[in-house]
Order: sequence, then C-alpha cells, then structure tokens
Amino acid sequence: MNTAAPLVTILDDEPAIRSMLSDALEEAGFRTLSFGRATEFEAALQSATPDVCLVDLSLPDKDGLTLVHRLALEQGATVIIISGRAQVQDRVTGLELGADDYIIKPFDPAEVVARIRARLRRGQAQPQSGNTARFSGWVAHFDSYVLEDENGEKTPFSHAEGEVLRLFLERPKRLISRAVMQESLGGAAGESFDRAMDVRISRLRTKLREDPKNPHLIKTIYGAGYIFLGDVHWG
Amino acid sequence: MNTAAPLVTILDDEPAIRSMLSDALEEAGFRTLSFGRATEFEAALQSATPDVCLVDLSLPDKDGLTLVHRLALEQGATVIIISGRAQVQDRVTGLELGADDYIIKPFDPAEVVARIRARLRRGQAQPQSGNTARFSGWVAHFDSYVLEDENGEKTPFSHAEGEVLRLFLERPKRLISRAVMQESLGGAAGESFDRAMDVRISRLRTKLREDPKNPHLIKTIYGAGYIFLGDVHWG
DNA sequence: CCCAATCCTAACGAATTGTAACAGCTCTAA
DNA sequence: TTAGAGCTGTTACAATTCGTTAGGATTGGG
Repeated sequence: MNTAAPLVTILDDEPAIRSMLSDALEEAGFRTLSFGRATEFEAALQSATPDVCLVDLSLPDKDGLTLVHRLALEQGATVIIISGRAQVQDRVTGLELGADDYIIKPFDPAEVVARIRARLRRGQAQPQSGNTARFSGWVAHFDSYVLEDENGEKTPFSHAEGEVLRLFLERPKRLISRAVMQESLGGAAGESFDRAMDVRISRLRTKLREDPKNPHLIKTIYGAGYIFLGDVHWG
Repeated sequence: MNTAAPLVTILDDEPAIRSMLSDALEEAGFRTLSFGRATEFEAALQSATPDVCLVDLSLPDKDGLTLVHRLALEQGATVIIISGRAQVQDRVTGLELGADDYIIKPFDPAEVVARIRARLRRGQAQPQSGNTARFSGWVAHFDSYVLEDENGEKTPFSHAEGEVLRLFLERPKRLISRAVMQESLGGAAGESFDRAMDVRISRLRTKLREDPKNPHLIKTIYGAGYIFLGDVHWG
C-alpha cells in the first residue's frame, strides 16, 4: 500500500465540476486524476489503482451504474456516486450495486472532502497478501478452513461459510449490499436465495459467537445489507 | 480557519442599513465587507470566505432566497437573513433553504451582534475524527450502533436512528431544517415522509431519555426544524 | 382567546431478517 | 452397496425494523 497521499479519481463530464472537485481535494491533501469520459477513465485504471472513485452517473459514453458496479465489485475500490438525480430509487440502486456513498448535486465541496475522509478512515481495500486474516482476536486460515480464537481454540468452517467470511474480510467496515453479496457468492438472483444467504450468515455468526442483538462483528443494515466491523489484517 | 477577527459580509441594498450594521459590527470587533448588489457580493466571494453572511432578501438584481441556498449549501457559510417580511411562511422558507437565523426589520443592531456571536460560538464544523461521539454524558458508538450512558449502560440503536443521530452530532447547535434533514436521510420529499422523520426523532428521543417538554438535547424549532444542543466531541 | 398549522407519539402492519428444523446431496469407510 | 457424517439450500415461523395512520398536544398569528 502506498503511504503517500490517497489518490482520488474524478469522473464527470462537466469540466467546471471536475475542477471544483480537484481543487478542493488537492487543497485537502489528496492526489487527483480527472476524466470526462468513461473510456479514458477505464484506460487509466490499468496503470493506477485509486483509493476513491468519484463517479457522475450521467456520462456521455457509458452507463454509469454498470461502471460503478464493476469498480466496486472487481476493483474493490471505494466508489462515491455523484448525481443530479435525487430520487430515492436512484440512490438505492446505486448503493445496491456497490457504491459506498451517494452525493446529490448541487453539493458542497467541503462535504465531499469530509465524506471521502470518512470512507478512508473506514476500510480501504485490503491488500490481502496472504491466506490468513486476523481480526478482533480471531485468526481465519483460508487454506485449512479453520477459525482460531484468541485462546488458540480451533473451529473448522465450511466452504460456503468461508465465502461469506472472505467477502467480509476483504471489505471491512463498508456496506456490502445484499445484491453484491449474492453475486459474489454465485447466487442465482433467484427469489429464495436471499434466505440461503441469511442462513449462511447466521451460521457464520454462531461460529464467531456473535449475539445478533449486539453484533460485534457482523452488523445488519435493515433494508440494505451488512457491514463487517472488525479491524482486519491479512498476511 | 482564520484566527483573526471573524469576517462578516453584509448584503443589503439600503446604504443606511449597511453602514449601521457595519458600524455596530466593527465596534464589536468584527471585520466587515458590505455590498449593495448580489453580483458584487458573489464576485467578492471568490477571494474571501466570510464566517457569517447577513443577507437582505429584497435585492435589486437577484432573488435573495436562491442566493441563500447556494451560500448555505455550497459555501457552507453561516447565513443570517434580514428581511422586512415577518410572515411565518417567509421565515420558514428562509430557514428551509439553509439559513441559520432570520432577523426581521426593523432591528436593533445590538441584537444582530448578539445573534452573530451566538452563531459563531455555536457549531463550527466538527473535526469528526472518529466513529465515536461524546455528548452530555452519552457516548455514541457508530460502528457498533450502541449508545452508552454515563453509567456505562448500553442501548443499541437502529440504523435509521443512527442516521438521525449522526446528522445531529455533525452539526451541533445549529438549526437543521426539515428539508435538509429529509435530503440527508434519503427521504423522498414526499408528502408523508415528514411524519416518518418525526417518528424517527421521537424514537431517538426516547432512547436518549428526553422529555420533549424540556428537551436537553434535541430542541424543536416550530415551523423550521431542529437543533441539537449537546457539546459534541468526536474521536 | 380561538383557530389553523405544526408536532408528538401510541398503535398498527408490511417488509425484512434470524434461525430451527428438515431434506437432499456428497463423501468416506466398511 | 450401505450407513453415517457433514454440508447446504429450503421452508416455516418468530423477531425486528420502520413507515403510516390517527388523534391529541403545542405553537403562534390575529
């Protein structure tokens, strides 16, 4: 991971907005890269991995939502949508597809900075440099499928449980929507697969000895998804 | 933030009022800048960021209300409206658009000074450097969604309650209009969502053990919005 | 003081989520 | 092949969340 200033990419077709954002962000100590079109942006992604992506949904050459989806899911980037559309439905689908936040135009640049800081304070994409993750006294071994508590006591976990756990450990402290989770878990978006996901999570919770009333690790966001709360260290 | 005397801008088309205000304010130790027209004022905004903006709504060249909206939203400035119109509706729309206070002509300059001092003493942007906030004996943990009282007793709060609480804790001691609140809470500005917001606040109040007759923390401003009264420390 | 607008909140119910119990599946070993 | 063990999706029902409704309380103008 780079210890330099975090890199923020800006994708918006209006030059005025691009410069307003980049001014505010650079003054706040971020590095920025601005793009007016999705294709340019995607080309640049090959060489640099941004810490945060600001994306305007109304792009001239591509559908912003699918782009957001790809960014969030494949790149694991922190995605913040900027949009002129204030409809609830827009916001919901944006977050469902994996965005981390949703800012409505017109906006205050200072607020954007604040939100980015808030996101960065939370989880950045974990380097995930190994097959073992530590969090809150636990150690998860993904090659032996074993969960180890602080006393060294070991509990095996299954493949399905491991998928969920890995998803959480790769995106800690960020909302993971049900939609994203289903897709990652290879679930047919079929009707009653939701319940299967619930059950997976429930089983994982019992192995982590969670009290669902006061969850220490896996927090449910009603109507949205889940957040994993532990501090995760891979390696 | 500047450590020198706070800068107050005055925007009013009547020269007599401008000079009366600037005299009173400078005597009270503020720096002032006066403008008779919105366009001049906006030009000056490029170079200096005022701490407080006094705006008369009846301007010759521009609609004062949209100006207020932009100021409050984009510049994040503290805006105080000065107006000859005393109707509730005028006041309400002014505050809804983000103004912090509303003073009716004719006014006593000393009162204006007092109100400005009050605003400045109140919320400057909170650093918000963590996910925990302390206020009035309470501790709010936003990652575990738990509210802790002075005896360490814990009450969980839901996601929806957390949204409201966070909004308050990020803008303490400032008016939060219902419009702003709805927008922040992702509510369709739809008709009956107001009630939903009321209910959220009501539920939050019971968790904070508030007596709505004598609110210690969440104060209702009839016709305008709410103010959170606690001293908030993030971290 | 009266009235209309506004606000509070108890109660209800629809939507969402948790999880126990069950059934089908795969794998292993005798 | 059969029995048993473990895994995982499905079902059913319980619990929770949260918006809506409705009626009463409060506020401020006239």
